[in-house]
Amino acid sequence: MMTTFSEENYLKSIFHLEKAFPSGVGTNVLAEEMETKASSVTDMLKKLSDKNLVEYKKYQGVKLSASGKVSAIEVVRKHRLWELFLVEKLNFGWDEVHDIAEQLEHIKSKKLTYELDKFLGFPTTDPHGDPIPDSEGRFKISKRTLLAEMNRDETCICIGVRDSSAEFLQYLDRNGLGLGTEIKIIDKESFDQSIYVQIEGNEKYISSKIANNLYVKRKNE
Amino acid sequence: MMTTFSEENYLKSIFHLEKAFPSGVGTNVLAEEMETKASSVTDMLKKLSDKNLVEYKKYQGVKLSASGKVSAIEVVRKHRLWELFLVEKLNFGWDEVHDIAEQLEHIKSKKLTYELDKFLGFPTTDPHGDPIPDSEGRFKISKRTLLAEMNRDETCICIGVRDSSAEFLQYLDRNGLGLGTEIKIIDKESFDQSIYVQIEGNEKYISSKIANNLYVKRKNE
DNA sequence: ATAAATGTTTAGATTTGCCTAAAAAATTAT
DNA sequence: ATAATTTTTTAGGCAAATCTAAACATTTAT
Repeated sequence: MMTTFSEENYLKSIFHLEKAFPSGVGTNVLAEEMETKASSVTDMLKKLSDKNLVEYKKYQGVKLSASGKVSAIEVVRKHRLWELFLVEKLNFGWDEVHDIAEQLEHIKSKKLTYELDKFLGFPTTDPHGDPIPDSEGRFKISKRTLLAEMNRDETCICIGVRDSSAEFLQYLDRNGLGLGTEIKIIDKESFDQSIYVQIEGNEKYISSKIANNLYVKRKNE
Repeated sequence: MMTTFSEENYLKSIFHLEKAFPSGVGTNVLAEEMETKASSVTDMLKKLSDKNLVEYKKYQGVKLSASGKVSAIEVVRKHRLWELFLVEKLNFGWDEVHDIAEQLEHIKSKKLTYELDKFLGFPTTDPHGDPIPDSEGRFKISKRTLLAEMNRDETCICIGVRDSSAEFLQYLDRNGLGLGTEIKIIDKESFDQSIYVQIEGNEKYISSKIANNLYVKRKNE
């Protein structure tokens, strides 16, 4: 059965929110994420439930069904492949690709998705460090450490962002931070959780807010 | 103002039909092209007229306004760029790209269109030999000769198709015909307008129907 | 345990794009 | 010139996706 753009967007949002709400995603939370009203969400959940894409009982929150999860992952796969395409092949910055990928993720063509994947060399991560599901929907959920969790004198490498808003990404660009950047923790200020780091020779101050939105891996791990 | 997918499709159809109906495209003709009903067309024409995208007077047929033409050409540009992308970069056959390009042509991003154009080397023709408008909407309207108009002993080169249905394109594939193929007219049968041709050394019979859907240019012209 | 607050659903409208059936205008044929 | 035919428009409805306002459930606090 054919899914509409709107249905796909709901499935994708439920997919993302299920990580934080494994027992069921609430109507208000979903409304917030979808930038719509709770009543609209209820309407749509009935529709998705009728199509067996979600498990929904009144007042109980919603979960993806098996087939709903397949659809959601397919959309996420397309979104991330297109983001990578835009960055790798069309000179886009990582802060510019989200809105366009939101459109491209709804293009329906199995062959297109497969050929795009092949064209990009069957990549496993997108420009923000998020995993790209393969054609079977499989992907790595690597345990990611926040920069904020690192200790003094440790060295790590930036592998992803938790917040992928253009504002945050542009902040990172301005401060020489990107995927693969090596960061050495010089000192941590316990009062406000800010940290001093060394990035490519330069010492930088990083606020707690930033450190809590950057994923890193320990060097030599 | 933002155009919807449906509006864009109407504009594109009107654009194409204006060649055959320069004095105004009729409601029924447009309904046929759009695979919808005449009453739906009337509804949409009112909407497009309110947005000043078409010039429409009841019972008089419709024409694109200046801004409607800009929008229509933009959609055609995107359609043809995406078709070329699919063929050149993603291993699609020329018979497989239409439906996907129908989806991709509605993606809204000036930068994407420009970067795609650049990525493809600012091409001027799509996989079916149709001109690709540049970023200013300019394109060549080359006078194209039909194979059926060629005479005995003349040699020509296939430069486009009038019918770009998958069925016709697959027929051409099966018979070794593609853009750039050299065709020498051996003989013409006046009774049914069929022709005998030589294609890469092999003699082939070509029906009037085929010959009337293949654009060629005379060799050395 | 009951009241207050929060979260969720229902009821009724709206907009977009489409439909059928019927009316009106334009064209064609006699 | 008028009748028949074709084309186009209008009127009224429907489904998708949204909204506001009001009702209903559930949870939290006293």
